[in-house]
Amino acid sequence: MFMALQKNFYQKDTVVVAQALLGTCLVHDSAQGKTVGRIVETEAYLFKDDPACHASRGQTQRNAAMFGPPGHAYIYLIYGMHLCFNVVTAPVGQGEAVLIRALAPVEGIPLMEKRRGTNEIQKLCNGPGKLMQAMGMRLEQNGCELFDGPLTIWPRNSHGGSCKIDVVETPRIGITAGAELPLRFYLKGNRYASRRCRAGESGD
DNA sequence: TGGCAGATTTTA
DNA sequence: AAAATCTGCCAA
Repeated sequence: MFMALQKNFYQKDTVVVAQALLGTCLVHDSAQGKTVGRIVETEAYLFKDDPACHASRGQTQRNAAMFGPPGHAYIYLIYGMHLCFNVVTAPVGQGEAVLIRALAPVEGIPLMEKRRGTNEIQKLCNGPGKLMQAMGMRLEQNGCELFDGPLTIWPRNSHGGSCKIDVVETPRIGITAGAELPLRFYLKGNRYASRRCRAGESGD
């Protein structure tokens, strides 16, 4: 009945994709088992006029996947110890991507708990580094495609979800350069955003 | 070639 | 508040 999101889903404006990804499900079939998480928080990183974007200082071995075809993964190591997962959006040569910042656990929760070393469901995937650990994703998956294979993204109404969502737009967080740009998006009312939302836009 | 800041998380 | 510790950039 459902099928994974295909290439054309990612061939739109990066900000549009960042919002369109909210409510969709990230699925990872690993050797240890299957885990599924609903995307509840994203950030857009743009090629032009965005000093916080890794592509802003040109292509390197580390960020090369960001310059690759849309619908592929850009995974990198941050602070020497944590992984971050991005969905590449712009055409080849134009380094843009959407950072997945938080998931609501949907399936394979016992496996997530084992990988994360905690049984507190709110702390399994409420941060870009945490969700990588919970989902069991690895740096070796950098550059892999998301249409087919062990790592895929499924429509909002898959896995018991709803097509209807409510998006909140805020400045990005955890960065200094370009911090004022309103390129962070999260699902209103979700309990799994990576940080407590400001008064008036509470995630509760 | 060395120092430092970074799209983070955890513990004191 | 500070550590863990990889990558890339910029200054000597």
